[in-house]
Amino acid sequence: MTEIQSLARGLKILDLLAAAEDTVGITEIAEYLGMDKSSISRVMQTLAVYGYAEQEASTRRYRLGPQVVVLGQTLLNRLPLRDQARPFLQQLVDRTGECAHLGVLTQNQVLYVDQVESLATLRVNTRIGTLAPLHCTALGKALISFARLDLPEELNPFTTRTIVNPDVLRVHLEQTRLQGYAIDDEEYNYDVRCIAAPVYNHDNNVVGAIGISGPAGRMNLEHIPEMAAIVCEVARALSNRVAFRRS
Amino acid sequence: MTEIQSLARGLKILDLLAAAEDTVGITEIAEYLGMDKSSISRVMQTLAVYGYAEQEASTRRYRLGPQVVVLGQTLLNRLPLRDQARPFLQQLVDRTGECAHLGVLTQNQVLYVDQVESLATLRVNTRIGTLAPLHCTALGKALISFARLDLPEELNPFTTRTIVNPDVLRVHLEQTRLQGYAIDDEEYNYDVRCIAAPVYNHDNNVVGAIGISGPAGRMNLEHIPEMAAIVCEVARALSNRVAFRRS
DNA sequence: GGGATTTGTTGCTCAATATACAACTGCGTT
DNA sequence: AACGCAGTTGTATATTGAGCAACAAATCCC
Repeated sequence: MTEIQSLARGLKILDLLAAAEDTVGITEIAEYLGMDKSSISRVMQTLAVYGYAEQEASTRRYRLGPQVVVLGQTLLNRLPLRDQARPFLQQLVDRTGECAHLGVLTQNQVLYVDQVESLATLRVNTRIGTLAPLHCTALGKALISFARLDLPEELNPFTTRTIVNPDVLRVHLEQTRLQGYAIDDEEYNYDVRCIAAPVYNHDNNVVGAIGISGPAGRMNLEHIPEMAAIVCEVARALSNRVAFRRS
Repeated sequence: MTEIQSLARGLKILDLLAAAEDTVGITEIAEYLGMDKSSISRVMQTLAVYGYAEQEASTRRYRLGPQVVVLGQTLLNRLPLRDQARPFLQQLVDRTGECAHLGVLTQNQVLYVDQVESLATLRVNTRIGTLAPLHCTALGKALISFARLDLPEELNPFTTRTIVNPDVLRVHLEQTRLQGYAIDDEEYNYDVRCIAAPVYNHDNNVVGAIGISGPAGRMNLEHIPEMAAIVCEVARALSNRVAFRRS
C-alpha cells in the first residue's frame, strides 16, 4: 500500500478544517502536521483553487469551501433509498414522537443519511452526515446483525453499557436477529435509547436501517416492545416499497 | 501560484467521481487525466483510506466515499443563517406556492444551501449543494447587486435571454437595487422565472439571499410584482431575525 | 469450460516535484 | 514607530510520485 503523501496531507487538512470550530490559520495546520508553514500555504492554495477550502479575506485564515457541499449532496442525492425513506421516517416520528433516522453502512461505520426531527422539547438530534460505530448504535447493530457482517475489530467503549466483549456481542446480535430489531440501551450516549430495524431490497440484501432515538425516560424498558413493533412495521413497509413489492 | 500537482489530481478525481453517473473505473480516470493507470490506482487507494472514495467490492470500481458527506454537512451546519432561514422559506412556499431557496455567495458563484419544495405538480427543483452563476440567477443577482460586488469576468449565456453585455448588466443591477428585488426572467433555464431578495445581518452586510422559482406560466409578468412584494417582505423579516432586531 | 482480453495492483527506477529554509510583505500591537 | 506575528514567495535539494513492465483476477466469448 503506497499512499500518496501530498494528497494524504491535503485530505488530512480537510478533516482538520471540518473538526475545527471556525477558521484555521496556516501556522496551526503546519504545527499540527509537523511541517513548514510555507508548504502548507501551497497546499491551501491548491485546495482553494478547486473550491475545497476558502480563504477568509480579512483574516487570511481558511475554512472548508463550497465544493465539499457539492460533493456531499451529490452523494446523498445518489442514494435512491433516501428519497424513498423520507415519508416512512416521518411516519415513525408521527407515531412514536421520537426523532427518526436512516443509516447506511460505509467503511465499517453507520452513515446517517437522513433525519426527521420530533417536536418534543427534549429530543435526540443526530445530524445528517454523522458517522457512528456499528457495535453500539441501534442502526449499526441492525446493519451488522441482519446483513450478517463480521464484527468490527475494535469495540471501543463509549459508556459503561457499551458491549466490548466480542463473544457477548455475538450472542447479543443473534438475539437481535431473532427478535427482528436492534436496541441501543445507552451504549453510545447516556440517557439515550434507540431502536432500529433493517431495510431490504428485492434481492433480500440489507441496504440500510431506520430507527428512532429518544431520551431514556420516554424510551423506557416497558415501552420498548410496542415502539419496536412500530419500527419493524414501518421498516417492513419501506422494504416493500424499495423492493417494488406492493403492500 | 504553485499548485501541488498530486493533490490537485486527487481533487480533480473527486470532481470526476461527482460528475459521473455511477461508479468509475481506474482506466477511465487514467485516460481522462492522461496518466498511467498504476498512478491512478495509488491515488484511489489514498482517497479510499481517508474515506473520500470507496471501492465497490464486486467490480473494483470507485465512487465517492462517506467522508464527503461528513464534510459537506459540517459546512452546512456551520451556517447559522441556514437554520434561521428555514421557517421563512416555508413561509414563502406557503404564500406563493412556488419552491423557495436560500443562497450564499462563494467563489463568485451562488451556493444553494437550503430549499423548501412546493406541492405543485409542475415545480422547479434546485437541489441543495448546487452551484450556479451570479449573473443570470435571481439569487445571484440579488447577492451581487445589493452587496455591490464586481461583475463576474465571464458572462456566459445559458438561454437567449441571458444578459451577457457587462454594461447592460450594470444598468440592470442598478434597477434591481432600486426596486429592491432581483428577477431571473428565463435567463438561466427556459420556462423558469425566479425572484430573490437579499438578507442582511446587523452590520448591514448581505449574508445571503432568498427567493422563489417557478414555471414561467404561473410566474407571469403581471403576477411578479405581487410575488416580489412577498419575497421582499419575508426577506426583510428574516434580516430582522438575523440581525436580532425585533419585528 | 477454458483461452483470451480487459481491469486493477505491485515492484522498481529515475526524473519530476514537494519540502524546508530564508527572505519578504502586510497587519495589528504595544 | 518599532516590533512581532501570520501568511506568501523564491530557490536548492532530496524525496517521492510517475511510468514501465510484470502480475493477478475477473469477465468475455467462443
